[in-house]
Amino acid sequence: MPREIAERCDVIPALGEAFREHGFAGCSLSEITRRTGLGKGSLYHFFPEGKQEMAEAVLDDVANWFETNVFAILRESPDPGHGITKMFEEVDRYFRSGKRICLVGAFALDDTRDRFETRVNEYFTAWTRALADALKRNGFAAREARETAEDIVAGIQGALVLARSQDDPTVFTRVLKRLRERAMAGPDQ
Amino acid sequence: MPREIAERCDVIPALGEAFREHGFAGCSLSEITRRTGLGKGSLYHFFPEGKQEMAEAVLDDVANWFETNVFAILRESPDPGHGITKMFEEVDRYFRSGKRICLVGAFALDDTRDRFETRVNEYFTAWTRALADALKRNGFAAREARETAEDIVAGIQGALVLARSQDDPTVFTRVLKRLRERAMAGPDQ
DNA sequence: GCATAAATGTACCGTAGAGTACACACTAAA
DNA sequence: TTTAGTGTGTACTCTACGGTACATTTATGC
Repeated sequence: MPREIAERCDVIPALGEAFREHGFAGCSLSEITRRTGLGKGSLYHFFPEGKQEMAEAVLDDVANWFETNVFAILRESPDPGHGITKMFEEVDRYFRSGKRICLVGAFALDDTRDRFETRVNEYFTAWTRALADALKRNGFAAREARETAEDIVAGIQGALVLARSQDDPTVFTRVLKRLRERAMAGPDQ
Repeated sequence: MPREIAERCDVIPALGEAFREHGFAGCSLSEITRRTGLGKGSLYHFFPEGKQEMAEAVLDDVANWFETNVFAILRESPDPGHGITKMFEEVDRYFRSGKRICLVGAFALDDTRDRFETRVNEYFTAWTRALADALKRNGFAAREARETAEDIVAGIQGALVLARSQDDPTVFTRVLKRLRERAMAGPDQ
């Protein structure tokens, strides 16, 4: 095996941050080599399909993280209120209280979406479904639960846009807090 | 003057759609010549600073449109409720009921933001300020008005992300409807 | 130690990128 | 009818891009 004990999964966080910062189109291979510390040789060894495969790996990693740390808990926690609270905590942590953007959301906006269609689609579908499920088990009617879940996921994404546009992460924190209150207030608020 | 009576302002809509579709980094000059029907000669005649200046012109055009059709009405309409209703109508129209993304929001997410920092910042500042003002005049307390305005602008942006990620414009329509109801319900809801 | 396979660095390829130079076309006013 | 200025097309530069080829290095199981 090699000198630098690099493994494929080791570089995925760095890849993610590179794509976050520059977008898919704007993220050049030279930037990627810089950020990961890996030369083209290693990169194409781990990701034979190049940039496309790198981004797919990052998206899969993101999906996996959310599935484990957010969606599964929303779905399976015996106390749905606890699952919802946990979701807001984890989301706040993941997006660094508004200092980090959502890669999937960013990819969704331009034609990058077409390259990763199913992944982008499934990420948001899974999120809204899992949240709606938890809200329903927490007392919301089916329809209200679906609507509220949609509002909350949209609100989180929009808060990230707003926070970054203003270069003010506190916007995210504020919006997130109010979304949480709405989710926990119960169906009749 | 020239054979084709093209004017600078004529190409701005086409430029906007090109940037929307590909993002700033992903939008090549050859794509721009294709979409506008103008050769490099004409483009650099109208926009000597190149792509940067083209995008600035588009952002200025967007800002101008919103100032005229949304912000001014929010601020100046004698009936603030009418201003708010009008905002939701115009926003729905502008974003083609969810089939079109927000260019400013898209630029905000990656490092494109840095190129257009003040423009991006001011767009959202102006929007939230004007909306908060209308909400306040419509009966919301100052603090509630500010918070609700933030939630609504974020909600709109997030709804655009969600709609495009799902390739389902109706998500946007649904979220927008609920945001409008919240805005019009009054401060005690 | 030696074979094997996993990593790695370097040099290279063709292409497409943004931007420039400039001659030409056209129009309108003098 | 000249002239001046505004568009426009073409050809060009130079750079950076994504990707490939391949020889070389390294670690480990044998």
